[in-house]
Amino acid sequence: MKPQTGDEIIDTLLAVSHRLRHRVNDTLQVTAGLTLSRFKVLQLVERRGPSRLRDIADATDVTARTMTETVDWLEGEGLVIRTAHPTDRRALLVALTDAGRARLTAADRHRTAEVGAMTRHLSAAQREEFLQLLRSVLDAIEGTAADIGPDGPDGPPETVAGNGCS
Amino acid sequence: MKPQTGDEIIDTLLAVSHRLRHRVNDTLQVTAGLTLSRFKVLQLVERRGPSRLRDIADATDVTARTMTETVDWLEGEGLVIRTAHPTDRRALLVALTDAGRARLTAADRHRTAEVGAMTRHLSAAQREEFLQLLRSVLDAIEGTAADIGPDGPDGPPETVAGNGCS
DNA sequence: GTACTTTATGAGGCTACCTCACTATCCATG
DNA sequence: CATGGATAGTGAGGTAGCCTCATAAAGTAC
Repeated sequence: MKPQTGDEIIDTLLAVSHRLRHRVNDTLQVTAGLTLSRFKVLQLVERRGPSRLRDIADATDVTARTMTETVDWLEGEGLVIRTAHPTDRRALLVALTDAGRARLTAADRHRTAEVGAMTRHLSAAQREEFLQLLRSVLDAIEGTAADIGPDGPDGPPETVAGNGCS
Repeated sequence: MKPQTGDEIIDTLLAVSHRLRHRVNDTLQVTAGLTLSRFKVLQLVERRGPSRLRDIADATDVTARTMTETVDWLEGEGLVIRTAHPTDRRALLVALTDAGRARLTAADRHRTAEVGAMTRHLSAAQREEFLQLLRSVLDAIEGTAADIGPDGPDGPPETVAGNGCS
């Protein structure tokens, strides 16, 4: 009876997100004792080399405070080290240790295999199509990011009235 | 130095998930003071009518204990009520209140508008294609759920080789 | 050299999850 | 009926991942 509750695409996308996140997290946990957030930091530092905590935070879309905690954990596990920034004494550089690199490699291999199975049933053309679509949606999300006021980003119909509660 | 660390599709999908979740959460928060988890419960109860807490938990993929908390909150806000199950005295039925229905309606309208903008740039054919792809990926995720051993579910093919570090 | 900004972090909080233990039921089956 | 094994909901307590606010130290600008 309630057909277009939300966009069906969005609902499906949310469902996929939900499962995927779970799955990736489980895989990372089992194979490397990492969570997705922590894994992402290792991945980033590997790609960029020693990085400011601040930059990692920005890149992963969290506050510096949050990144402090993630790095605390990673450092506690011996996967990264904080080193002094050569020129800016306020900053620090987060660098991978050998153990961190090994852990990342292992995690990545498993993640790729396990998770790759999810798209194995698609043809090359379909994968390409899918990737394009995902990219365009990603752009759209980033693009419309600014305004989330009570009126929506670009003036949806005046259907807004009467949400009736505090 | 950015080979296929993970599947590019998966990475993009994860990125989309991340942003989308944020966006939906923000929209729900601003327009209706709801989080995604809480919203989903309202949505479900509206679609199914008064439901056992247990069933809602299963449908949203969390434990009963977690659902108890979510329902606690919703009940505290006056959006749902717990009522006795007519035949099973262990169980309870979670039902929407008028306030809950109103809140859901408002939230849903905004959510649809705001979030629909993300796929507005796609043609009808593209949307359809996208939806099909998402569904097939969703099925694949659910299908391969069981085995997360060190070797992957069914012997990862050659795609695994050469992830390019260490 | 005074004032503004930025980097990282301590303190404290919230949401969304989980497991384990426990009660009250339900359901069989002897 | 009793009695033992599931099942429904919840109390207690914990973790991950976020946040804001306040603060110290260091850069930056005028």
